[in-house]
Amino acid sequence: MSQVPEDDLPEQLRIRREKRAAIVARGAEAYPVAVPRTASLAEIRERHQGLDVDVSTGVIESVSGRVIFKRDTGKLCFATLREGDGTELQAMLSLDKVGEEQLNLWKSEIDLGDIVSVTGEVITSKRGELSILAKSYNLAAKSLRPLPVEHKPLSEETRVRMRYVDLIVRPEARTNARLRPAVMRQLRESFNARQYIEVETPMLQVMHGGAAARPFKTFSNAYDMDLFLRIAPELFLKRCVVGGLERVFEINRNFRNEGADSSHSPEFAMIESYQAYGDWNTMADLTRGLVQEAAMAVYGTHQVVHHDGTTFDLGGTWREANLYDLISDGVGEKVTPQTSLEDLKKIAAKLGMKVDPKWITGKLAEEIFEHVTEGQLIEPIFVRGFPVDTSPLVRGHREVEGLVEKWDLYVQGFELATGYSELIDPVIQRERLVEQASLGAKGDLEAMNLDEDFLRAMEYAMPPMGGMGMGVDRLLMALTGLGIRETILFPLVKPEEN
RNA sequence: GGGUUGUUAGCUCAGUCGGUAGAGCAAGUGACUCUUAAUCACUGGGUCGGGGGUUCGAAUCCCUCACAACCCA
Repeated sequence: MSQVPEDDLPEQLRIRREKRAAIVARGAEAYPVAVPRTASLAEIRERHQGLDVDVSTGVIESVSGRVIFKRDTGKLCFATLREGDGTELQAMLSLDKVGEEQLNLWKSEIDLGDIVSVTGEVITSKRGELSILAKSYNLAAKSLRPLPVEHKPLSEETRVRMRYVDLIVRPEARTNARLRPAVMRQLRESFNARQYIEVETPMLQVMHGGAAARPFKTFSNAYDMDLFLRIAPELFLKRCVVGGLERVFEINRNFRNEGADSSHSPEFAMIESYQAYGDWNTMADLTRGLVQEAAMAVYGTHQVVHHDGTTFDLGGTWREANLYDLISDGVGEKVTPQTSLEDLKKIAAKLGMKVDPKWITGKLAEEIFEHVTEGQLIEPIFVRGFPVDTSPLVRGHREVEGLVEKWDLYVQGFELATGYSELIDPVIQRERLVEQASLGAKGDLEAMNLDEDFLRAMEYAMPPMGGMGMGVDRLLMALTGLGIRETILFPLVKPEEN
């Protein structure tokens, strides 16, 4: 932030700076180290419920909060204080309780947005409003900037750029900020109840892997080498299972150097978990359990109510469908894993799709799937059986040639989670990764690397297992109906020009 | 990457055909001992996102850059 000369400041900022200076000049503190506080506003409300009109309780308390409304009348002033979770309490300052000097200072020095401490008796006003009738007050922190209008919504951009202000003025912002940790807490409890162990694996990786995505690259001065921000923790979690951590999960950030839109953020929180002796079906049950338990924890029901008021049913067992059946239905002709690349290209052309010549057969099939189901798949559905050539870490389907045991969970039209029966044969795994490396050499920027240490770990024998991954931000989206940038407190925004 | 729309007071937004910049809230001064988005009176506040062009004259038309939202890939 550049330094603006004092007299170039907008009027309202200049006036507040002058008030701060005046407070300091008369020997008071604009930013004291502590202020009196005996109870939160919520505690005062809790302890003094159901009082009649115009009651004096005789109870003296000190409370603090941000001034969000201020109504100065001649000898009796009112202010509404708000604390972090949105709880509000009225403060009253009267001439006969605080004296003329303090009342005048309150009127002249305290502005909307300031944080104050008020000490006095808990009463109800003649209109019945629970209030603190001040004996004294202290400024806790002077706000040098005016609050935005309380009754008009902030523009979307300002909400994201100044989330701290958004949190002060918008109830939904406060709710959303608290919803996320509540979901995280439940996720960990759900895993814990199933005897899963939480581990933390590297975010700075020598070699990125575990997903098809372009990474962020960085450099370590100490090690004098390139490093990557991880795109997935998969290969490290599987190493854990080799070592006997039979049920593991990790909830942490992944980074993908790709486009950002209403459901993609360059950094996003991801749950991944692996269960020895499980398979894709085990992981589907686990995933449904995690989602439903999260819904129950935050809403007390599986019928979640979105921010726009619509309800969405996450309950029951969810529909399942085969990927190639959905493709066949969507394009109106039979498509199988054996359908050739050429035939798929004809279908894509008929659909008016733009085809990247680098796409391999399975990739094109998946693109056609996304094209024909665009905007559908609203109710939760497990889409099962993906092509082998795009899923190098997944075990071959036990019944259908050319497929792997992988499902994608779709909710509200977007992909919420994915689950596998994991490939555990190190010889086949090496073949698949060699194939990926050759795709990479041909210019596929999303292709996976040959991770020799991962293959060595597999050669020590990895037990049969299932694995799953779910985006935490997307889980929040499914629970709230919000866009991804509303589920993240501080999504990336380009700096404003000065 | 392509297209569309937007950027005006602290905030949210108007601004007609190109002719001296508007509102509500917020702010300043004064009045008011029961207000609840208090009320009443008066007052101040603008590089109209940045740069360039057309014109006697540009918030408005054109070009360009930045940022944002939405749609498409």
